[in-house]
Amino acid sequence: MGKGDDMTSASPKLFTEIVRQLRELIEQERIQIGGKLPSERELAERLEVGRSTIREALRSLELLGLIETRRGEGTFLADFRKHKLVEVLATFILKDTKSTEDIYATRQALEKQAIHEIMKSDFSNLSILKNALEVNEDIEQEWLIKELMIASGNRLALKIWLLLNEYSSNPFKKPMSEEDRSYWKKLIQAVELGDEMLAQQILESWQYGVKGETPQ
Amino acid sequence: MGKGDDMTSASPKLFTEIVRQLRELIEQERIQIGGKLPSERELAERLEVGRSTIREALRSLELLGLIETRRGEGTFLADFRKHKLVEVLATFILKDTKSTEDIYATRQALEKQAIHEIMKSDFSNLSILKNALEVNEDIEQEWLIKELMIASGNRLALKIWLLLNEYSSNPFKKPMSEEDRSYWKKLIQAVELGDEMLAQQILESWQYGVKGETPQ
DNA sequence: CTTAATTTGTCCGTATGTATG
DNA sequence: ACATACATACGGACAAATTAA
Repeated sequence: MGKGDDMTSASPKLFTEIVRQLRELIEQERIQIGGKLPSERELAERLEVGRSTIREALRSLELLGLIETRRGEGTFLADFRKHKLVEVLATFILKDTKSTEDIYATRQALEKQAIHEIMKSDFSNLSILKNALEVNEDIEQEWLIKELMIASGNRLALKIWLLLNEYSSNPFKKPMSEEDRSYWKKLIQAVELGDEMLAQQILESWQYGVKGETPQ
Repeated sequence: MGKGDDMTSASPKLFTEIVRQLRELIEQERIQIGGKLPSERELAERLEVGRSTIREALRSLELLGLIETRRGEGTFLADFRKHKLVEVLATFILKDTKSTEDIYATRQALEKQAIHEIMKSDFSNLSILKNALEVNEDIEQEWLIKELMIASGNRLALKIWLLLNEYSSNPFKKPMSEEDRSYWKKLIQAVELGDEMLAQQILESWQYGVKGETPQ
C-alpha cells in the first residue's frame, strides 16, 4: 500500500475530478484574474493526490489558456476571455479541411460580419483607421482588417479570424498601393454614411481582385 | 545527468510541443477515429521525452474529449465532434454573457456566408431542403441550417458552425411552427430567384425574432 | 481457468532552471 | 552570494484493467 492506492470512487478519471475541485477552489478562495493559485505541492497535499495528477490537471487547463504557469513563480489564474479554444480545436479540425479557398471564404465572412456589427453600434473607433490611412505610409492591409475586427467588438470572431489569417498564406502582408488606399477610404466612407450594401460590395469586389491575383 | 537535462530551446512548454507532435503523428500515421495511438511508453521513446510529459499532453487532449484512454487497453482517437469543451469552458466562461452574444453573431455570419456561396454555385442541393420542408412534419430548424451549411460546400465553415452550435444553448432544437416554415420557404425562394439581398434580410430578421424571444 | 504481457493510473524521488528576498 | 520556493522534467515503482496465450 501507499502507492497506487485508494481510488475511492470509481470511473470518472481522477484528474478530471481535480479539474473540478480546482475550479471550486478558485471560487471559494476568491482568486481573481492574475491571482496566484497554491503551489503544485500544496495542492497535492490539500487535495490528497500525487503531484503528477495535479500537474496533469493543471496542464489541461493551461492548454486551454485558463491558467498560466511561470517557472520559479507559480500558477496564476488567466483571463478566461483569452481562452485557447479555437487554437486547440483548430489544430485538429483544420487537419482534414485544408482547402485554402474555404479558409479564405470563412475569413471573409467574419470580415463582413465585423462591418455589419460596427454599423449597428457607434463607429467612432473607425477614426483610428482613418488617421492611420492618412498619415502612415507603409501600413499593411492585414493591420487594417485586424483593426476592423477589433472594432467590431466580437472577440470570438477576432480569434477565429486571427487563426485563419495565420493558416492562410495571406496576401495582405505587404505595403498598400495607392489603389488599395482609395478602396479603404471608400469603404470607411460607406460605413460612415450607413450604406452597408455598398460597404459589403466594396469589401467583396476588392477581395475578389486579390483572389484572382494570388490563388495559391 | 540525463534527468532534467536539455530543454534546448526555451519558452514554449514542452508538453504543448508534444501536443503538436501528437497531432502530426496522428496525421502521418493516418490514425482514424476510433483508431489506437501508440502506448505512452512508446510515445515517450519515439518523441524522446519522459512518460510524465507524454501524459500531460495526453491528459490535456483527453479533457477536451479529443482522445479517449482506457486502462489496460490504450489510447484512442476520439470523434472530435464530441469534444468536451462545452463542459470544461462553460464553467469558466458562461458567466460572461457577452461572449454568448459573440457566439451567436459569429454563427450567423457563417450562415450568411453559406447562403452567399450557395447562390454563387448551382443550388440544386436545395431541393432536399424543399422536400423536407413540404413532407416532414417534425423537422427542426437546426437540421435545416445544418443542411444549408453542408450545401454551401465550405467544410471549414461547417465545422466551426457545428462547434459554435454546440457551444450555444441554441433555440433551434425544437419542432418548427407554421410561421417558421413560411420563413424558410421565402428564404429558399429568394435564393432560387437569385435575390441575395432579400435572402440575407430574411435570415437576419427571422433570427432577430428568435434572439428577442430567448435571451438566456 | 490460470498466467503472463501490455497498458493506463498513480505515486514518489531526484535533478534542474528560475525568480524572490 | 546564498538560501528558499517553485515549476519543469526525468525515471522508477506498483496498482489495476484488459487481452492473449
